[in-house]
Amino acid sequence: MAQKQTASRGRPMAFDKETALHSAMMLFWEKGYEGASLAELLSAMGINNKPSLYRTFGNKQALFELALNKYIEGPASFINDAINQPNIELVFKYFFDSAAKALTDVLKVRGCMVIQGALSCSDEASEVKALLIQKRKLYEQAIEQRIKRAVSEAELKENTDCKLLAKFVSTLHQGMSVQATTGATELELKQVGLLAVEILRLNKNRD
Amino acid sequence: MAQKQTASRGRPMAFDKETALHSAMMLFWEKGYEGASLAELLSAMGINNKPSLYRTFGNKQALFELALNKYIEGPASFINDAINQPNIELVFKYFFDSAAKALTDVLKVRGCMVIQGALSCSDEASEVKALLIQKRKLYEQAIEQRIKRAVSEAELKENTDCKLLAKFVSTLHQGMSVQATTGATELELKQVGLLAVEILRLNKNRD
DNA sequence: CTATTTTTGTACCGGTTGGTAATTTATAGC
DNA sequence: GCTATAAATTACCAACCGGTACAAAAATAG
Repeated sequence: MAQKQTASRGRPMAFDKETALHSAMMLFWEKGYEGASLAELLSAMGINNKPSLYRTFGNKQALFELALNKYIEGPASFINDAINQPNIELVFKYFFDSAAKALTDVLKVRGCMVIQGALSCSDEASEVKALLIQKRKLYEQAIEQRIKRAVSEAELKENTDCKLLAKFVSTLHQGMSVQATTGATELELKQVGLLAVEILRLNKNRD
Repeated sequence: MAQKQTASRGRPMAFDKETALHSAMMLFWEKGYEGASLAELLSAMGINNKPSLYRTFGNKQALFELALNKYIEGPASFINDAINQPNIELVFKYFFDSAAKALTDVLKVRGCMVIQGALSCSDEASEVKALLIQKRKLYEQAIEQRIKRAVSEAELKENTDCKLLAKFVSTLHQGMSVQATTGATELELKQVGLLAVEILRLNKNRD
């Protein structure tokens, strides 16, 4: 019982959908939306022909969006973990530390897909560019909400500019992504993050 | 005397070289190295045919490098102005303020060409990518030298980690460039910069 | 075995990419 | 005028771009 329900009729697929999507994510992550060509994607995904890709994933943009969601739920999931830390100092420390580690992981790709996937691009990529802008705004808002919570829990001063603090944090994170591409090490980025945490302390309530 | 020495024989050029280069800079700045096509460049530069462009500027990569130097000497020259400020607090304030203004100038392009010109790209653009990485390292080193000077002038504590402080400043600046693309305002970026200047104060000697 | 279903492989589409050979046109020197 | 020079113009190149029409192949259902 509960056997492979998708053992439907027709010819079986010659590749694993999730594995292929993972490979697409890695290539988009490395080269961006426009920098990764369909030919390269096919090769990386282990698919021998374009129609298979189009049937399974739609078109290049749809594939990118699927890969992007996979990226957010995978390599970028540390952001949610950070937000769920019990106090605001841990939130910041966890955030910058995990970012530094993720952005410089030698087994993966340097930099962040949400930040660099379509920053400067041709007009054809404007929709993807807009999508990534939206994602960046979303996670900045999530950080802002977490900071607001810290104020309401009297961890931070009542007059804390939560929006500004969230923008500061996400700005530094986005800079760290560029630095990772430039060649910065995990240690360097962690130290930069620690420096930023000092800023937070200035907004703390006295114990 | 001292007339137009370049009034040489042959047919006169139908466009002004410097004006055309400026237009190329603006387009590369907006769309990056790969995002700007030759056809778009020609149109923006007011040149009707490709051979004219190739004879005057070499090829696409050579044109980009010329445009990049023009960008560094033009829109990015505020970095040198910042470094030449008389004391370190002014250096930082001037740097972030001018960056915030330059990155969000409505008359120009959002974001920084050196940062976003070829961040994620195809293999064909790897040389350009490497060139931009080098430029980013250069201006970070220049900031580091300025901070070292401030230490030697007893403005900052003797044990100040100058390399780290320089990386912190350039990281935030690079993040500000991404934020500008995302839609951040000049005011928001200036406030983020002011927040960062607090870090500097922690390294200051007592008066 | 046949019919149906689904994915595969092949071959192709129009358009664009960066780049160039060959020719025409416009100037200056004489 | 003629010649030399240098730029403009036109036409073209092979390679690649994202995307698709069509038919062969491989599975299941009966």
